[in-house]
Amino acid sequence: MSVKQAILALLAEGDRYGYELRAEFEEATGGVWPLNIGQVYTTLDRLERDGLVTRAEAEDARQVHYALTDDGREEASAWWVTPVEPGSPSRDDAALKIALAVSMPGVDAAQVIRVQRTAVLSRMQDLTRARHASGERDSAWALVADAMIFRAEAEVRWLDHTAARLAQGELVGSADAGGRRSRRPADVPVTEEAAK
Amino acid sequence: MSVKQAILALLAEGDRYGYELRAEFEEATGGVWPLNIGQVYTTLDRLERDGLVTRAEAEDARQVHYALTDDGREEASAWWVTPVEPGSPSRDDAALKIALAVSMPGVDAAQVIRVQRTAVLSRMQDLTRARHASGERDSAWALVADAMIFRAEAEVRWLDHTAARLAQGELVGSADAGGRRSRRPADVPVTEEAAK
DNA sequence: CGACACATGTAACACGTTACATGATTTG
DNA sequence: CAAATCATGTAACGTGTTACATGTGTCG
Repeated sequence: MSVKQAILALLAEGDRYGYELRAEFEEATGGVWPLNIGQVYTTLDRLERDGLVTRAEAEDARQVHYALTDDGREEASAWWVTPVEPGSPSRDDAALKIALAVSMPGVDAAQVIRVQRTAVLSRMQDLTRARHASGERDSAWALVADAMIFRAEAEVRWLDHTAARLAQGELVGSADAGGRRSRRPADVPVTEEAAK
Repeated sequence: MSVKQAILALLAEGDRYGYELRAEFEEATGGVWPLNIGQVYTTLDRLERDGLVTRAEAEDARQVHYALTDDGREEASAWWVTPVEPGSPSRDDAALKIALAVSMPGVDAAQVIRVQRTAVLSRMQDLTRARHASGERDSAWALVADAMIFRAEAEVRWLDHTAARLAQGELVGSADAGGRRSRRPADVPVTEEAAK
């Protein structure tokens, strides 16, 4: 979803061709998330089909330049004032796995938590070291690295919190404790779409 | 990816059929992430094709039961001692968007950050309220809700941190400050796979 | 010349979503 | 009986990945 939006955003600055879009995307995000060049072309095809971009003339015959249409320009500017979809869509793989581990008899949930904690902590330390070493040489990379570090810290905190609750016996280990449990209250809009 | 693993994990407890797998998945995760029933069947097809599950006999003729093969059992138990892939794969949509906003001239990155902060904070407060109201009535839901709350807190902190750095002028607003900037140091394994 | 970067594409597949079709069983 | 639930599937499409094919330009 965000690749499409990112391409529209980049095109708002002027005509671009596929290869160039990938380079600018990776530059803007510090090279952390490599963007598949094939996907750029197929995404541009869809955007053209949907009337958000058009082909523009290029000085170099090898290049295929694209420009925003009016619809595309509107979509691009609307993106900036719309928050990204929070939480529910995409599932949190770690939370999903731990929740499953806790609910299943025969699985040592505490150990699953420990394994995850070790991996996240290790990665967090790598990132923190690299972040300090890099300083401000690449501010785009630093910005994204900070996001990953903050998120990793939160995951560690949550894992510790969950491990503590598990040890405290606050989490029922097997699915059949006290009969069928009540569902989540219906007024909690966990899965709701962003208001449009 | 985790749907496949979750199905294998659930099958480790015994034969299950598709409908049942969805119900147990949603029960274990507090109903936060609805699991598409169609995906369950197609995933089971792939798992059968790959020799991780086989069809088993069912007492009720309407149901199609599946059981783990030896390979499937191995895969399921290996999952519990393997940390989930951290960070890079799947891109952090919010970080991506803010990084893009900061790098692009003509975009008010500070406002993009404010919009995102407001949305995340609002969602976090909804979750926190619901979490307190629910107490321990549904421990699976509470566990997942906690994960989302911790993550949302981290996102708010990162947004504040980034807004401050932006105001401080630590983030170059345009792409051409000081010529071509150096790439991220090659020894930082941001995109690496989990060691196997 | 040969390797590499530039540049555009296609094919196949995994995974996820929405929507639809088809029946059997249960329940008001 | 009618409606809801149970249960299995298919089709189409979006998005992402890996891999391959094809050709030009540049540089050692």
